[in-house]
Formats: sequence, structure tokens, C-alpha cells
Amino acid sequence: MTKRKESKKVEEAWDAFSTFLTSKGLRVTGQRRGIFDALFEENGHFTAEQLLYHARNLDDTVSRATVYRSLPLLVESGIVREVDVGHDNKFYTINLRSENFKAQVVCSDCKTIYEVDAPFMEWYGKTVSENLGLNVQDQRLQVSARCPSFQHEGTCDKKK
Amino acid sequence: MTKRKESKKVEEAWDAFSTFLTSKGLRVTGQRRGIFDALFEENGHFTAEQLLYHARNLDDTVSRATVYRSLPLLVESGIVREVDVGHDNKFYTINLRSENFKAQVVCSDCKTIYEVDAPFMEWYGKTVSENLGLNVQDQRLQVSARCPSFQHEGTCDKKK
DNA sequence: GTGCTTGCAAAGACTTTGCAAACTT
DNA sequence: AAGTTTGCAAAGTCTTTGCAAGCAC
Repeated sequence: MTKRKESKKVEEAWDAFSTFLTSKGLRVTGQRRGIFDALFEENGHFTAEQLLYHARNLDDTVSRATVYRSLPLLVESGIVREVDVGHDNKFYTINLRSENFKAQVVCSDCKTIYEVDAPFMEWYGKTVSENLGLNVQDQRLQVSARCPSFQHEGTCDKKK
Repeated sequence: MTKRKESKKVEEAWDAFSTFLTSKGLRVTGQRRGIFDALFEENGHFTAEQLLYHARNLDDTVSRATVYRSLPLLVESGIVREVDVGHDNKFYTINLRSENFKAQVVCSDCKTIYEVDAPFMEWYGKTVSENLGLNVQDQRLQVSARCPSFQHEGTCDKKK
């Protein structure tokens, strides 16, 4: 079992999440805490499966079903953000607030996801859509590209 | 069985596709023709399942497996384009050439997909990514929004 | 004839769900 | 006590694949 990360920031986020749960009439359970803590073991983008793995390191009573059931709650509460990268599994990432708009650039070789600042995008996508009478809620720019290492060596070091 | 659409344009596209097949050492079969023709029964975006349905109207020997096996060929040949809209099934659309860069705007209520001209995007996404040494191959702007009818009536007429 | 194609059904990958027991409030 | 949550395994959804029979060339 890994040790949980402890920090003021994490505790504040946990407070926010448990308040969110309570406000919806949901319960604050050990598994939810385990899954929540596991978020901070992730680097960058992660899948449900990876989160399960880390959550189990912290609390081996966490099941796959509970991870899948918790993820929508974490997203709804704003702590986690879903990242669409096309047709593979769902990816998630901790939602750092006051961030600029990001584009997701995925390497077509190693599938590494880069998040790239694209501040102008937000305004542009909005303008273009609202001209059609569409009320924008959310947008993302997905780019498929080749890593620097792929360009030079023909393959990526990060290849999974 | 529906009648096939006949037009010079369709025949030209068929010629291009059969040439593509032959050039790859693949065969020109009745089922591939049926699936090809079914493309012109689709309006806008379609799924593999919808294409199967229409293909079977034209040729009831077409199977699901063959549709799934043909779609990558249609994409590779450039007649069809894959459209990522996030996590649902794959969507496809006939690939009209000499098109501007498009953003996909998906209504969060009825899931209608609008394709919106966003010509500036292409340059912008490229610039932002190449600043990081990433060699862009493809990009898309996905927007989630509310239809005009959803904004006014609280639901969409096109709701499926 | 040779070797690509087909339909079928089974297999896969990922996610969701029904249920009875366990837990939070 | 009341009602939410859990783990498990089964079910679902969409897509891919192995196989033997059937075609295109």
C-alpha cells in the first residue's frame, strides 16, 4: 500500500469534494476517499484502469465498478476533467482551475498526450459557433501529431 | 430494396474507389459496391450501423463484418472521412474535397452534429503545436453546444 | 487455380448494471 | 432504521477476428 499524499491543497480539494457529495445527498465513503487520493498519484492523463490500480494501492477494497461509478462524480464536482482524444478509452486529468484553454495534441506513434496552451481558441470556436446560433458549452481542439523523438528516430521513446 | 442513386458524380467516385481497390491488389465485389452506394443514402454523419442498414436495403447479402471491414478502406481511399465527436461510436461522413477546415459542434441535447467552417483554426492549431516541436498531422475542433431549438424550447426537435 | 472476401458467430475491449450484503448518516 | 454504496459477476455496446465456404481475377 502506497502512502497517501498529504498537503493542504489536497485536503482543501477533499473538503470541496465531500461537500459536493453531501450536498447531493451522497455519502462520504472510504472507497471514494481512496479513489480521490489516487488522483494525486496520476501524472497527467489517466484512464479508469490506471486510477483503479492506484486506488487499490491505497485501499484494496476499491473495485473497478466503484471507480467507474465515481469518475462521473469527480467530473461533475469539477475536480477532474474528461479529455477526449478520439476513439480510445476515456482519459481524465485533474482539473487545475484558472488554466488557459488547452489543445490536446496526441502523438500518433506513442499516444502521449500533450496539453498545449491555445488561448485564442476559446474565443475563436465560440465566435464561429455562435454565428450559427449555437450556445457553446465546452470545446476542445484535438491535434494528432508526431513527437520530436518520432521525427528524429522514427519511433518514440515513450512508446507504450 | 431501395433503388440505387445514379449520377455521373457517383460513377466517377466509384471508378476512383475501384481503382483504389485494384491498385492495392484488392477485389471489386458486389458487397463493396453495395456499401459504397449506401454512402449516398446517408445524410451528413452516419455510423457503421446506419451504413449497414442502408447497404442491406441495396444488397441484402451485406454483413456487418463487411461494413466494418470496408469503412477503413473508404477512409483510406479518401471517399469517406472519420469524424471524432468524443466517446460515442465512430461517425463518418462523405469527404467532400476542397473543403475548409471544419469544427464539429455537437448539441449536448439532441447530439446533432453540425460542421462549422473554422478556417483560421487550421493555421492556429498548427502554429501552437509546432512551437513545441510537434509535427501536426491532423486536427479537429470539437465544440459542445446547445441547438437553437434547445435554447428556446428546452429540448431539441431532432432529439433521437 | 490462387488468394482475397464473405458471413457467421465468437471473442475482445471497455463500461455499465442487477443484486444482496455492508455501510453512512 | 432508511437509504446509499459496494463488490462481484453478468450483461451491454461497439468493433474486431478466426474460420471454412465462396468469389474475383
